[in-house]
Amino acid sequence: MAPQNMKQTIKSVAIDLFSRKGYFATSISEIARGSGIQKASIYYHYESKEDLLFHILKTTMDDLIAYVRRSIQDVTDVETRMRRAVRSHVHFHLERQKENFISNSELRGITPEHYQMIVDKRDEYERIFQDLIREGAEAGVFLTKDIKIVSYAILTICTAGAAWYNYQGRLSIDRIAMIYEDFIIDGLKGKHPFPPE
Amino acid sequence: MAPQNMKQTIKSVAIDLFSRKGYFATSISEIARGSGIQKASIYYHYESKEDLLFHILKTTMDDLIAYVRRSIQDVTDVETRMRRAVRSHVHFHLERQKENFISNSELRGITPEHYQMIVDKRDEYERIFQDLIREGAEAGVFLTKDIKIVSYAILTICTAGAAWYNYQGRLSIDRIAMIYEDFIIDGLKGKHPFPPE
DNA sequence: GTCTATAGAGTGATAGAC
DNA sequence: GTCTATCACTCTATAGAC
Repeated sequence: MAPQNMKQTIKSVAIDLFSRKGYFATSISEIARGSGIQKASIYYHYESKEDLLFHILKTTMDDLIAYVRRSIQDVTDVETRMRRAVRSHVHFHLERQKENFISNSELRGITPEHYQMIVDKRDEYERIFQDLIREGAEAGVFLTKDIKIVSYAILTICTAGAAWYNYQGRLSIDRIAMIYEDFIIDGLKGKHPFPPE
Repeated sequence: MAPQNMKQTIKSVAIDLFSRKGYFATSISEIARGSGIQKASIYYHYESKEDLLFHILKTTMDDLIAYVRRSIQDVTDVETRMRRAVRSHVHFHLERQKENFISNSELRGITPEHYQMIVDKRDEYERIFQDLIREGAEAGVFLTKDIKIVSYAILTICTAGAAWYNYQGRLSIDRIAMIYEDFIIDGLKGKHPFPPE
């Protein structure tokens, strides 16, 4: 284990423990044991336990935003852009399930300043989908009443769905992403506005 | 505060703290402070912190199962039974949001024996919906490929949806439940089997 | 049924040697 | 960059008075 990689090793051990046991139930000693070093050595790489959690949350959000942005950047047709966005959201959540689970459950462990930074990133992420919905509605391709509610619906349905589909383990990631693509687009184009009157 | 109610007081203070801060981040001292007693007095009412968490999880699951069962017991038509089940699921999750949040996030805090008991109850609950799906499919009213996947989809979509709908706070509980009823029934009766081939 | 006092263990974090 | 040793603190839980 080369010195340059220890920071990464600690992070991935922490991701595993935080996702399995939770942030508060995981001790620095356990992370050290899993990384093959003494607990004092953790503090050479990270300022504190909270700092380690924040780094995990921050890089996960940054990677998610970059991943979804990249997937739609060269596409102009709004339906295709939404399909790509949904597909990459589902892919990311299935491929990096542990980090995403932590991102959705351990926000209470960070300082108010760090919390605000993560919430800002989450808002930025949601805006990608809200812009797509607005774009599609203005072009007359999508039918929707409330852009915020629809964006929350899309994201939570995809996130939750990604979890239980994977749990069943019968379908490939591509297959799952495709099912959601069709499901969301059907909903957005269907003759019932959402939410209904 | 009468003696007979202290056990309940402690429980509801714990529900509030566990849902806001998480189980491991909440200390017995905080629960005592919120209940207006000293921390040692908690142990007269509950054996341990874990015992308190388990009581919360157990009563929530028992109440949920009884509530949904009661809502369908006098109805024979399978579509109406499913509508009633979805409606009561959404109602329960919105009316007792804190307890349900704990039930979905703090299962890692209990002992293996207690964990098994809760999981058994959750399986029992899911079976209510799986039986309804099977019943409807056999009667030719619903179209479905995989009963387990469909039941997970219904329950997670309703649970997640209940959370963000309430967060928006623009719609009444009845309105939300109705929207989900229609949404689920449309999905179950629609011409596309789920999951698609 | 609630109190004060404390045991006993573990925690996050730091100091300083190597 | 990692170590040993330890500080200062908090935690869950118990003992025993009232």
